Order: sequence, then C-alpha cells, then structure tokens
Amino acid sequence: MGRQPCCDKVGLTKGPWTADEDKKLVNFILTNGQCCWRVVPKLAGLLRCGKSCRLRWTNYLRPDLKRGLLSDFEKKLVIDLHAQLGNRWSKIASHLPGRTDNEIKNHWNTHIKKKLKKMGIDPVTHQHLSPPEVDTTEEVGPFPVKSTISTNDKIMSPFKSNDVLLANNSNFCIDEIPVIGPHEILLPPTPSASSNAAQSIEGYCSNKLNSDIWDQEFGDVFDFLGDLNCFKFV
DNA sequence: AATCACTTCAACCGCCTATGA
DNA sequence: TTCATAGGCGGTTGAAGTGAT
Repeated sequence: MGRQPCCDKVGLTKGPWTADEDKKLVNFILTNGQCCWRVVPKLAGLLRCGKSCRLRWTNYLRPDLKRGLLSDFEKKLVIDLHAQLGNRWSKIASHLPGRTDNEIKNHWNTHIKKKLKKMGIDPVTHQHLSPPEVDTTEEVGPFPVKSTISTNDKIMSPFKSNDVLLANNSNFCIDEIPVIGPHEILLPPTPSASSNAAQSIEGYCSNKLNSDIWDQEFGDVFDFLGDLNCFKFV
C-alpha cells in the first residue's frame, strides 16, 4: 500500500493557472479569508487540489507580494541568512517581507549559487573551495570585480579576481566570523616570481606600490566578501 | 527564418511535522 | 500511545522564454 494522496486527485486540473481560476481563488480568499485549504477549491468552484490553491495564493496571488528582481540588499541578506540557516527557505523568506520561499529558492539556485561557485565559494558551506574554479570571463557577485585593472594604463594586474585564495579555510559558523589579515590571503605565484610559492596580497602590494593600487585591484573583492559576512578584514 | 542550447521560474511531488481524536 | 489528517516545506521538473548559431 502506497501513501494516500493528500486529496482526491481524480478529475483535478494540473499545470499553469488560468486568469479565471486566479480570479475565483482571489475572490474566495478575500471574501472568506484563509481557512481550511482542503475545502477551498470546492467552495471556490475550482477543480484544483487544496495544496495547489495554497501554493498559488502564497507564491503568486497574495496582495502583499513584491514583484520583480531582488534588490542588492535582498541578495546580500539571502546569502547572509543562508549561511546561518542553510536551505530553510521559508525561514529565510520570513526575513524578507513580500518575498516567498519559492522565489528565494529559485533565485538562489539560478543566480547566487552560480556566482558563489565562480568566486570559488562553496554555496552549501560558504567556505572557499580548493582548488578554486577559475573563470576569467564573468563578473563576480552583485558587484563587478575587475579582472584586469589599469592605473593610467601603466600597471596591469597579472591576477584575475578568482585567483585570490583564502588561506584561512577552517570551519566556522556565522557567529564566529574569522578575522583575517592581508597576509592570510594568498595569490598564486606570478610567472616572473623568483619562487613558486604563493604570496600574500599584502606582500604583492607592498612590493608593488601604494594603497591606491591595493584598493583598485582588490577593493571590490574585499567589499563583496565583507558584505557576505564571510570574513572580516583587519 | 529556423533550429538548437541554455536559462528561468511556476508548479508539482513526496516527505515531515503538528494536531486532534 | 497510536493513527489519521492537514498544512508546510524543500527538492525537482518541465514548459516557456531568450539568446546563439
């Protein structure tokens, strides 16, 4: 014996909702309020499963829903909350008024997850992957990270943004944000370097020049990681 | 213009939990 | 305590849209 279905599905409509169905459901909920979802379709004159009605209402028809893309602030909040809560989308959604768990889950899977992976950050653990995936063609995170930055066309960085390796790779939770310094962020050796050892950003920049170059070359990376609350920089 | 590949997101499925008898 | 039921949740699917060739 298999599990009993949540409702009698014989003769029920599936697939995309029509405007007429939406109208019936909205009218019923606005008139009667949210009550027992099992009886809603019958009372509203719909050939739908109660679960389907609840989903349609909460994810699409609710009048307090925000439409459109997530703002940068919302994206950062989702990443931050995901680091704390994991895939508990409904909990995450409860912190973003007008957004649904389904919407946030979809956005995570289609946008944020990919961007974190491209940054070399594991979207599940929020820790740096080793070795990092290298992609030199795309922007990273909500903010564009320059892969090659010039200063009056005099100095070109030999590094791509994804070449930045985080030396501090120990486990941590969001309540214990690690504090790392420039000496702990490693860059791969350059072809011209005398040694094959990775060098720190601090070393790289001190050899090179001044803080302006530091900000121009790595400021966006720091800003983004800092915004994620994954790391604090000293 | 036609076809193919890729992306997006609404909706479904099945499991888990809370509640009441 | 056990069982049945409903609601809620997260994972997954597939149709529609979009861009590339």
